[in-house]
Amino acid sequence: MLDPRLLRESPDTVRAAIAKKHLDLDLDAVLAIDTAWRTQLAEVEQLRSKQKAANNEMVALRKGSPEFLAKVQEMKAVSAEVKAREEGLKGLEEKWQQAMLTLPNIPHATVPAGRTPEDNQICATQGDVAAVSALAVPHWEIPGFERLFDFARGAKVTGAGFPFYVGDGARLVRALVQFFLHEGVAAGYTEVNPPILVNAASATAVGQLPDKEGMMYETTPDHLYAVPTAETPLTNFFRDEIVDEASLPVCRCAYTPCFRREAGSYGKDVRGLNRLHQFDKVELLKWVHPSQSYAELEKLRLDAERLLQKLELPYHVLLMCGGDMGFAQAKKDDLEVWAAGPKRWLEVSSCSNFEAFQARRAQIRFRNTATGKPELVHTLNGSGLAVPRVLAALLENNLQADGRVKIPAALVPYFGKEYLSFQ
RNA sequence: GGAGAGGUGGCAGAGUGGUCUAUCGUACCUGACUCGAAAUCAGGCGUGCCCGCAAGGGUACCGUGGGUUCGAAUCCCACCCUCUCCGCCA
Repeated sequence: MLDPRLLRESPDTVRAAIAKKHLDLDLDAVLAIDTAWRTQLAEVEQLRSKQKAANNEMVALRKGSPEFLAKVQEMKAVSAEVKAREEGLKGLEEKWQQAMLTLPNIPHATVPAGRTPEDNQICATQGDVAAVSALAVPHWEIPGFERLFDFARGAKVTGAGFPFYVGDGARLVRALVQFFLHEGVAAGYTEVNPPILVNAASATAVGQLPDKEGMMYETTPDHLYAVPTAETPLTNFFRDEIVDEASLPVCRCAYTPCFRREAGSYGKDVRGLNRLHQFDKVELLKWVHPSQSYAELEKLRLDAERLLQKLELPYHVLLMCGGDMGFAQAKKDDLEVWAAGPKRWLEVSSCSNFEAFQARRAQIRFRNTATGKPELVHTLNGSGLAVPRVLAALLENNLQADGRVKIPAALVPYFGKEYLSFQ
């Protein structure tokens, strides 16, 4: 959520943000709702003030005296009016809330203009894409693939997009998760193992509810939600709290399975391990002092990049343009790994600075020791990394002539051997 | 799952219909005393929202949401959470 004061004092800033993100929304309507709400609020508060004053007078009167009874009669009318107007105020407040939630975060000045993925800026490319492409095929076409990644049985047991990982497949998933967590801890993130079901309040605080995209699985009868990312429980860790300024930045990493319904995305890149309903991911998350958030974003992205470097996978970094960066982010860098089989780039990490946008909605603050007042923290997060797409890239880029897959040196201690076998 | 107890500010803990603008304590901040500190004394000390250039004013918040009433921390209803005991369970 945006700062309502920004909307009132500098509506043109908000207008420019809406344009840069290529959103279609009527800011004047939002401004009108804001004015109406504030007017109504002032009226109700004035009436309540009247009630309070009368109450103090009545305390001094003898109960049951004519003056007292007259006052009761008088206040009955005021009470009825307060009740009626409060109803209207409540309606306006809900409209105000909803209107405010439609306003996107303001993109940072360094975010390039643009509408589509083609307008994203390629900042850096690491590794030799041509070198790995020679004998590569899409990973789902590698002989023996379905022995290690059993989609058919997953579909029988659960549904499409819920594969079984078997033998070296399962072993590689475990190795990657372990590797990512160890590297995260080494980079200064505290490891957390969070709940993977969250309540509606948590899902709402990070903007996943109301469920516009059909993203989450909901459980019955308790109405808990399977997390689409560890960001959900992790960000909520400090919800409605005031953290110590001296403790910032707080850096944490967490492994969770992630559950996504992906309603409406059928037919788009669904082959193999590219898009699953359940997958494993290690998430990196930071709560930082507002003055440090862009420096911390750089560090966060470098922490994620280092993982790809150690895995010797070619990748590039994209600075997302205004139209492609998402609603809540102020700045977003994507890491895409080279998939040698289909010869395309796969997103394996999105490193984002939300500034105070998430923190305002989740009410995560720190006490500014200089002013003594609470202020919103800035929140950042990024994958470090998503397992299946990294796994797919490893299979395709490292496939040997004998049908085995060479495990990168950094991963061998976790995997326990130098080659993965489809036998 | 069953029975009982409870949820009040950073912590602790009073308040059972009307000066509650929430007592007292503690922690914390400032000042006095002191060479300095401790102890002691004096003062200050929650969060959100609205109005205001500001000083300041107003209003809300006692687990959450409803209700009763001229008036609710206090009474009624529903829900959530915590603790104790019993049952079940890896």
